[in-house]
Amino acid sequence: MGIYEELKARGLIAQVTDEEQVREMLNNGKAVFYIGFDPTADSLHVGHFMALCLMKRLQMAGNKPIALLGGGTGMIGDPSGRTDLRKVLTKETIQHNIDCFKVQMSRFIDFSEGKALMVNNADWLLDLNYVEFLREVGSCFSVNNMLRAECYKQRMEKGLTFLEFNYMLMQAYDFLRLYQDYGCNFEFGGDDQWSNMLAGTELIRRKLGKDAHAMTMTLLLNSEGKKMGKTASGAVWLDPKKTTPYEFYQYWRNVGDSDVLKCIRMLTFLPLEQIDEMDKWEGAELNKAKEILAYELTALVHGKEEAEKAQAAAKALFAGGADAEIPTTVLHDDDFENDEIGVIKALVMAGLCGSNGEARRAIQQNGVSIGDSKVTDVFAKIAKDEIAKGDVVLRRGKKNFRKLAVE
RNA sequence: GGAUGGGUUCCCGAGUGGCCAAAGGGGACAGACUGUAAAUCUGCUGGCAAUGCCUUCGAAGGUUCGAAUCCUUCCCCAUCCA
Repeated sequence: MGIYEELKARGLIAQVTDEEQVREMLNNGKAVFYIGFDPTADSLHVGHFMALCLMKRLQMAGNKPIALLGGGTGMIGDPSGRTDLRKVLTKETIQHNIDCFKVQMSRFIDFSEGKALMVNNADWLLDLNYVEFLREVGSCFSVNNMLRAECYKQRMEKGLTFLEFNYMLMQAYDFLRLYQDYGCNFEFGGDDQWSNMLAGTELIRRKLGKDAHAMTMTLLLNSEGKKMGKTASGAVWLDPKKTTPYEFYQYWRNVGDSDVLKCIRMLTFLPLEQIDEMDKWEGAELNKAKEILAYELTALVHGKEEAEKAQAAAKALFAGGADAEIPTTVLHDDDFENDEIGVIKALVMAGLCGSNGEARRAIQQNGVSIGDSKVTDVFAKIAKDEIAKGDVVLRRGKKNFRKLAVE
């Protein structure tokens, strides 16, 4: 089975420009491909992770990857598939984000000895001359066509600035430049990038009379059609400082039944035969699949050691084993009053509740416990001695735990 | 540039002088049920030293005993006409 077939079997391929040619190129390691990453935040997230995995898979199959950092396109902001205006980032922020991206990427992809390239489109976009660009590139685009593009549909109702409208040209120009400078003949991206990518292949055809190809990855959606890798408080980040390995593990441990296998297929490197075997599991058995998913992904992103820790912590909390790996909050002497601390205060300090009011409510709703016993009194206190013994585990709801310790 | 309609809490959206920390829905959170799932039902959803006080209805001023609501200026968005 070639790499193309494998990607297809994993459900990763959404759209391709020409299936026959694409298959032939990828399977024979003839593609020099790029994936763009716009530095919109200071850490990569799960969506980027998928792209990086794809890069890795294709690299292993002999194709050459180029990671394109969007130092230039980040100045504009891609409106594709968005309903709201993108916040315009400052140059400093963009640079900072790029630096963060670089570090994280090098952990996944081997850039040594020219096995892969990392380039920044700021290098050519920032110096463009407006009029020249319009004459060279702008003349190749039909506004009528652009307006028909799916990626602008939503924005046609809510409003779209000229700035964002130009994003497509920038991305198309990127592809042209990469084709000329690095022999890049292939672009990958999320499915929401399809219109932009086609704009690139079109531009190359018009300017150079050459064929270039594009392929999009299926967006990872849950059974309700929402993008996965997002929580109420934002994305699931790959940076352990932004999303701890434990939280990361828990995110995947908690995916819905109907999404587990899809996630395993698309995100892990487990062999397909093994996945097909799991596909037969049903009901409570799926819990095991979720454990595998969570473990595999945490290991890929944070390393085996962290994955094991996260798994041990989870088992400890939910199955009552050893509790060595529970995240701990250290309290200091001046947090105590008469060698006691109020449960409400402890909840807030441990980050389990956002405010005293929230903590109070949680207690009133029977959602708080210390160890195995429910806290029923809003004014309950915890003795410093108890905490010093090291076995006070504060718990809010079923899934939020924090061990307390004294400085 | 002109005309019209808008900007309300995490999101959508009601409210057009006091009864408004602001209806309703969604989401989030908690409880019950479960398998750390889904569905369902219940509660809850600005902050605080809490029968009170403070902050919040695009921004700044003003009128008023009292303003999300009225007036002025400004900023922003959509639609139509240029």
